[in-house]
Parts: sequence; C-alpha cells; structure tokens
Amino acid sequence: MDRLNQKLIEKLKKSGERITPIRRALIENFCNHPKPQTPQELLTNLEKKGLMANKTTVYRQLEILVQIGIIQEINFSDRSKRYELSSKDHHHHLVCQNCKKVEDINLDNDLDRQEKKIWKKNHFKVLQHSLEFFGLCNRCQ
Amino acid sequence: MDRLNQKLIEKLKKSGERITPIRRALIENFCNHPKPQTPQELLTNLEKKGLMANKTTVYRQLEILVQIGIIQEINFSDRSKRYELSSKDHHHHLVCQNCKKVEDINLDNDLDRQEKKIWKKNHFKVLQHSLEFFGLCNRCQ
DNA sequence: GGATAATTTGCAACTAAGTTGCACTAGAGT
DNA sequence: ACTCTAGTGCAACTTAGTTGCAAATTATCC
Ligand SMILES: [Mn+2]
Ligand SMILES: [Mn+2]
Ligand SMILES: [Zn+2]
Ligand SMILES: [Zn+2]
Repeated sequence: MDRLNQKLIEKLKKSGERITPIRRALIENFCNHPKPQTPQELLTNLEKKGLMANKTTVYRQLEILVQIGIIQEINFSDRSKRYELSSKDHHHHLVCQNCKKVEDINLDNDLDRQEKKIWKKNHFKVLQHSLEFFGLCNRCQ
Repeated sequence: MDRLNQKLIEKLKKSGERITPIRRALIENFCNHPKPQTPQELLTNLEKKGLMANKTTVYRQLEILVQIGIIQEINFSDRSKRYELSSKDHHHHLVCQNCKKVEDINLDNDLDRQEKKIWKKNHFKVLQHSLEFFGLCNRCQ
C-alpha cells in the first residue's frame, strides 16, 4: 500500500509534474480508498486530513491524474463522475442501489470478444467502453 | 411509424395521463428520431415544429415517459442524459467519438449469461446494467 | 355545449457540478 | 538564495436539473 503510493508519486514526477501537498494527499487518498469517489467526496476527504483544498484545484488535478493514467473516470449515471486508481486489469463494477456498496468485477475476455465481433459485423472500431451493473448486494436483497 | 405513434398515445392514456400538445409532440419526435436525444435537443426539436415548450415541462414529461416505459434513459458519459424510444429488445450503442453517429447493437444473450455468473459468484442480484461502446465508425477511421 | 375538479404548464428563483481568467504562491533546478 | 514555471485560490460564470406556486388546460359529468 505504501509502496504503491511511492510508485505513483514517482510516476507523477517522471511525467514532469511537481510534487505538491495536494497531489500527495490525493494519491494517498486514492491508495487508501478502493471505492470510486466524486470530486466532492475527495474534497471532503482531504479536509478530514486537515488539507483545505479548493475545488478548482481538485478538478484540475483529477484531469491531470487521468491523463497520466494514475486514475480513471467512472460513470455510475448519477450527477457527478467518479474516480478510482486505475488497475492493471481493466474491470467493471457491481453497484448496490440500496447501500451504495461497490464491488469490482472482472469479465474482460468476454468484452474483448464482443468488440472483435463488432469490428467484423459493423466495421466499428471500439476504443473504449463503459459497463456497470446496478442491483442489490447479498446483504441488501 | 404513425401506427406506433398512435399506440404510444394509447399507452399514455391508459396510464391515466392526459393527452396534451406537448406530450403528443414529444412522442411524435421520439418516433421520428432514432438517435438518443438530450433534453436540450428535444426542446430545440419541439421549437422547430413551432411548439415553444418550457424546459421544466420537458424534464417533467421525460420522467413520466420513462416511468410508463415509453422511453428509456441512456448515458453516454457526457454532461447530460439522453432519451430514446424503448424498444422491445434491450440493446446497446456504438457511439462514434468523431461524427457522433449512434448505432444500435444487440448482444443481450451474452449479458444475461454474465449476470447469471455474477449471481452465482458474487451473490449480487443485477437489476439493470449500462453498456455503451465508444470509438470510430466505418466512415471516421 | 358549459361547469367542475384535477392535471399540466410556465415562470422565476434556486441548487449543484463544473469551468475560466487572473493574480498570487510555492516547487525544482541552478 | 534566485529565478522561472507550474500550481493554487478566488470570484465570477456556465450549464443541467429542480422546486414552489399561480395560471392555463384537459377530461369528466351533467
Ligand atoms: Mn474499481
Ligand atoms: Mn438505441
Ligand atoms: Zn447493498
Ligand atoms: Zn463517425
């Protein structure tokens, strides 16, 4: 966990970005929270750690961290986007509509096959996809 | 096309809703435009037909039409949600990132299988999912 | 057709997410 | 320590969507 933290800071540095308290805190936060977070939630979490950041800054940092590939954007069809550490294995989510718990799920081979089919059938070149499942977790049924 | 129109008006009426010019126009619009539209686009399209509607009204009608099941909400991860006629066969979309063209695509058996697997493995009851593909259409590659 | 009651509509004011320009601050290399 | 550039905060703005309420419209009953 702390190793990951260091590794990501290195990655930031190598991309030519400066290491600032806010960036450090954001990365640390992402390393410790597996659940995809909204900018608003991030802002609150930073405050809890005693760092009064500005929302403009958070939005700007999120954009940069996405570009570098440290985090990724996820869409749960609510008002605002969410962000989580980008993992090596591309995955999707099971979102409980009741308790809001989020589970990771991995079914990538299948999606790859789909995209190849799409290429053959529709001559459409898929560059990315979004897939999320909504329902009830084992506790909430 | 015109038959469909009538059928949907009937469905509205049976659900206890009144038939108003705006509702008529909205349904007609959905019948004639296959592409998923934003509330803003809908508003503009109604205006083109000479119907000056209010945005509040459009938002309220969209909510009702979704509840009745006449239209469905789609999320292309942009700023605003989109709406299209709900078809009998649940489907997904290929969205061209260049020309914004939208193609329908049907791969439901596979998703059903996935959801059964998810049930067995994670004990998560999937109630709905969102899946959209983004990339380049045959013309734009 | 006209009165009535309940829906629907429009308006204005509001919330919430996100963006922009600009002046000020603070990292990193010398 | 100095300098230059990148990062930050603030205020003002945009855009999507929501809410309360008064006025207009629809369906129903006579
Ligand atoms: Mn995840
Ligand atoms: Mn469609
Ligand atoms: Zn749950
Ligand atoms: Zn295209």
